[in-house]
Amino acid sequence: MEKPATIKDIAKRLNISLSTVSRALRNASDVNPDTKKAVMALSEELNYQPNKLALSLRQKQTHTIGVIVPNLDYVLSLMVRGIDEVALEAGFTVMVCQSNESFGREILNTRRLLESLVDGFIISVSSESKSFDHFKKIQERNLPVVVFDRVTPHLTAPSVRIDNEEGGFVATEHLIEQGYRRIAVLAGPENLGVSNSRMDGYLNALKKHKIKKDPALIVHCDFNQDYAYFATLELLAMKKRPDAIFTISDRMAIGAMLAIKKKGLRMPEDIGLVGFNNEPVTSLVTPTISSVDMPSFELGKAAAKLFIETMHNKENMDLEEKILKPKLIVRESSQKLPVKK
Amino acid sequence: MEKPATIKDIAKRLNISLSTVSRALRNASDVNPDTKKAVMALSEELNYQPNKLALSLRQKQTHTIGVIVPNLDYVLSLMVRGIDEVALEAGFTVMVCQSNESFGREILNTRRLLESLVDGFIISVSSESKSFDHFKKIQERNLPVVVFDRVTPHLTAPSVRIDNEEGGFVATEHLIEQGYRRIAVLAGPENLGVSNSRMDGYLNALKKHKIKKDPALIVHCDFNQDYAYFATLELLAMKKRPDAIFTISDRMAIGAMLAIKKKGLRMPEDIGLVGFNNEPVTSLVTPTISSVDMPSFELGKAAAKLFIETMHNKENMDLEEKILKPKLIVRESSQKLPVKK
DNA sequence: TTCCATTCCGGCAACGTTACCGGCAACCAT
DNA sequence: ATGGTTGCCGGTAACGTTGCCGGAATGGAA
Repeated sequence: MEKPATIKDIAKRLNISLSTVSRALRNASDVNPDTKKAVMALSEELNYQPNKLALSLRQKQTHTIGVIVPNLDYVLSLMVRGIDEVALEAGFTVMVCQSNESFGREILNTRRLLESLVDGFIISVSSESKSFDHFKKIQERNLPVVVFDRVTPHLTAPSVRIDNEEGGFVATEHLIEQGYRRIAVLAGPENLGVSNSRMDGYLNALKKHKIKKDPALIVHCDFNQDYAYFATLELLAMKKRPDAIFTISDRMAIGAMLAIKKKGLRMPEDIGLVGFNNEPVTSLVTPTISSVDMPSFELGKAAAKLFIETMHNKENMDLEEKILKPKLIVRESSQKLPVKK
Repeated sequence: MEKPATIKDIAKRLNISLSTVSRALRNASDVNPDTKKAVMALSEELNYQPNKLALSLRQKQTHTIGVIVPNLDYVLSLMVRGIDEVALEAGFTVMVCQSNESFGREILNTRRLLESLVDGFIISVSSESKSFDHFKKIQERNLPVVVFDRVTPHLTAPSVRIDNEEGGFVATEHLIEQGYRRIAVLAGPENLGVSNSRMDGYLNALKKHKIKKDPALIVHCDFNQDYAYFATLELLAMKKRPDAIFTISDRMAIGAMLAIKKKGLRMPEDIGLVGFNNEPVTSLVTPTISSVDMPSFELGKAAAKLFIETMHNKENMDLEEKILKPKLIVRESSQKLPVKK
């Protein structure tokens, strides 16, 4: 039971040729039912597993998808699970690489996956990436690429994401409806498309409700809790401080919350707060934080499905763009008015 | 720029043989410096990448490690990053599979990775697994296996973990020192080694401080927040309710916290609470929750290092067992006495 | 000159699999 | 009988790489 059995072993034992065994094992045609039965039986007995390496080498396909994600936080790990689910079903194996939000790492991951001869890529871009040449190299090799969640206009590929603008819009409009007027937004890095779209939604909501946009209330900072904390402290130190904050991620919302608490302000009375992603933590902190929920698992599944589609008709890919709807979850941090029945 | 260049292309262009190119590309010996230079130059120009498939097929090694984890929560995703780090450095690629705490899924993952011809496994076992035959199959194929974090005595393999007993001990002793006497423990499934070790530590602490163990205070329940919530409610409904709870995970600690709040009890005054893992959420909730910290990233790195060692001298693996130390982080939920200076 | 060692290189086989082609029966229709 | 069709099978090459072996050319020593 040392070395795994090969087709050759079966052929030798049955005194037939390699070709016949090969045919018997996959397409029944062109092979006598009896011999086929014999082959099947013996392959069962020897616990034969086709050698994937040889197969891949032969037919130039590894049935492997390279997945590159900036990290594996709550949302992304859910998405990856979604991708995994669908990919497995379709006979693909996925290789997940984390770029750790680093541009250099993303390039390295791309190269490694390319070396591993994956059949294509499903990518969520790092927040640090401003150039996308490394991804273009993939497409030069004519491999299918699907971008998800963190999409970017600089990369022309089918994509799956949520309607970030809508998300920013409903979050902001909700704050307005609750009576907040000086609404600040904590955005991510300026080159991050997701962040900008959510900000566009924010701006649209202001415009719709005829609230003048105040550049001082728009803050770009790094995508993490600490930066958000300090950025919020600065916001709160303004002469005319904001009376609400919309952050484009929950991670940042947490930072904002800590700063608000530090300043001794109350939510939602003194200041309103809405985050994005609906991570479980938002319902655990005090006060609970309103957040825009996104169907992460579904999004992952959709990305994988789109990938498989794209792969099957490489030619006429008309750059499908799938957009899922986000949903605002209202919690204590922004619920100023009594809840209507 | 369509198909990637092969050794054959180089050979043809330089009018030399495949073998010479092959030799020139890797070991300098036995090849004229000039031809070597020429080969190098051309391979650079053609952007030659050796075909990993062919290589693996030839030398029966994929340089790939199969990693199986029950999930990708905060702690495990950190560990996986640690594994990734070291593996990459050593020229390995990792394939991560989630078992979703499901026994069946774990078997499936094992089979798939085996089919992918990985060179070995780094495994953290699912909480649902009671049989380990699927892992034994790996060892029958003579592939190296390293178990990490969630180890089990039923699988003889080198392992890396933290000292769970110690963790349970310090958590419990801390509660005792704070004056708590009726300390309950929320444990995981009965077959989960990690859980049992932490419980052993709990029992040792009780014994050391001459507190009688009360079976009613030892509750096994599923490894998640909701179960912990209900289990805690039951605990709190007892005639002589516990005055402290030690949960073997933060996930469960959160559940317990919610139940305690629901009952209107205060932490740490009415009841103490200590969790395990030191997830970021513990310092975000109110009150902040004491927790046993483990060096997850380091643990992952150690696991990968051990794997590589094991792989290199397959013969005399004397079942190394690496144990890292946990560290209690005291927060509000258990700090009853004033902090000593 | 002869001999041996060294340096460099090419041919062949193999890893496990499948695609393609051709061949040999057997059968049926002409 | 002849020719064509059908059913079944085997041989060979190929995917890209490396290991092994043998051999040619060169150089130096005897």
